[in-house]
Amino acid sequence: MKLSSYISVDCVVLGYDSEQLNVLLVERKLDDKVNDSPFEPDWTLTGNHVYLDEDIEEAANRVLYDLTGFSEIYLEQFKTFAAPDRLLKPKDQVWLKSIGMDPLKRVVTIGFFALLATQKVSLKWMGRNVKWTPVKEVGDLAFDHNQILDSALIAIRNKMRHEPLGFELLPEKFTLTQLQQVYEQIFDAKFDKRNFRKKVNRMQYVIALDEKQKGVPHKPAQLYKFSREIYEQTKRELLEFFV
Amino acid sequence: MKLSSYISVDCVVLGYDSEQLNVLLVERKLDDKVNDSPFEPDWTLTGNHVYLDEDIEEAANRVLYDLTGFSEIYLEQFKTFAAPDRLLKPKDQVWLKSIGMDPLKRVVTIGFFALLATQKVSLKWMGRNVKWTPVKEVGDLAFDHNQILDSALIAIRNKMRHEPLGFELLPEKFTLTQLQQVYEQIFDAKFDKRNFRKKVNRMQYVIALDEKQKGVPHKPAQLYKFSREIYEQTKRELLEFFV
DNA sequence: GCAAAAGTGTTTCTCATACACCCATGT
DNA sequence: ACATGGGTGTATGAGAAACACTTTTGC
Repeated sequence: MKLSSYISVDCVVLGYDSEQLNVLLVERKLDDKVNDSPFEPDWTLTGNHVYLDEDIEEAANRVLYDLTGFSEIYLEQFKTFAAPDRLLKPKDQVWLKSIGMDPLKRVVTIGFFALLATQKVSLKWMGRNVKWTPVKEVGDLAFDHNQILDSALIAIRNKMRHEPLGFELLPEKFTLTQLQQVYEQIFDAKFDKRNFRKKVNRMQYVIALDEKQKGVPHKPAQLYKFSREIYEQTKRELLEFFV
Repeated sequence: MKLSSYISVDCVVLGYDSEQLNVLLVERKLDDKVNDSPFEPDWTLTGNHVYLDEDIEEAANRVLYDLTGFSEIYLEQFKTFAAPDRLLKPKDQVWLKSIGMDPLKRVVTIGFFALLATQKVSLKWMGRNVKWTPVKEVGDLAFDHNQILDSALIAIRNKMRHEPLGFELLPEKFTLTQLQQVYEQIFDAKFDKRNFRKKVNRMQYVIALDEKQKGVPHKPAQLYKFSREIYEQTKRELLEFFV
């Protein structure tokens, strides 16, 4: 039998707040009391169904726009989750029924990751609780969303090895310490400050501004910006392969 | 409106035949003459619908098994294609009708790539024409399959930078020249023979066998094998990022 | 003046790159 | 003997890694 299924998108929205890496979670509640059994609210990634006339990238952008009011967010598809049993847990079944879906029909979801500097956006209410949670403190999520989050982190790490995604997590103007922290958090590692700076110095597309931090109780740091044009012009073709 | 759609998988099957990199294509013909209008056969990637009780990885493995009778093939999901208009070309619509599908309902397809040494498998007939085509000579394919093929090649190239996928395209025992050719074809580049060999020498998981090529009209080459165990033990954690 | 983070230089070692000739085999 | 691909070494330069102290600011 050919499969017909619902299609949804789930977005792993990562935000860096100049301190740590956070992921955006939404509380899952029953909208109306379809059933009497107690339904403890829990948390999910941000996601939604794909509409009839929408491509999946549009759907993911819509989800982000609805949450943040911002549409210039770095977004990328990373994996699709379609296991036949992915939403068969009792709680997931109750929830599917409550929003009028056939709980036995499969839901195929396409996972996206989004990167942004938390300062850039302010969350909108949208009738549901939304919160930033440090990636390292995420507990059990609803559906198969822990698995989706883990896959996203691996995909981001891989992509970051070759593409300047770190800047997407920073504001326009940033310090080298912030840049280093972003990479340290993504790779879950510590880098040597001097060596990191030597490396960044070689990147012509990281440009020192005529401006420093203000109001900090220590020596103010130089501010930098990222130039995508210079990046595109000067990036090397990487012909190297594994070690 | 929530979208309900058909789900399929398409496999970009790459095979290396000790000469060049080929992709497996299947001829698209109308199975029965549902309509009178002439339908010129053309070529597609290998794919199929996902069955009701199947996960997508199983469906992709089934496609490969049906074609090759072989089930130990390296296979990986790389991208999902879901544009609402992806199968709206007249020929695609004729074809969808001919196999009893609602031509206006969306078909979401999950793209997989598979890597194998052509020597390992012999293609099965399956009632349709199947052929290996050099990747560089692939012409216009049916559906959006040129786009899927291009995406697969990019994904493979990216993955190959960090993971020892090249060996999947070679037989158990291979020469260093064959290994080099695989990487040259994937990266569409030429490497220096001496430098390539120095690099491979450092890979402890590429193991020289007590065996040489036979029957070649020149100095017979040393044969090597890949050891996944040693690879897993000795691989470095790559903390590096972009240049 | 003190707490806090910014910023800076040298040495060592590994690896990338560039490059040209002799070797073993089949015919 | 010759054609064919197999196999090898050295010199140079770039960058990765390891490591500790001085500077500038707010309070």
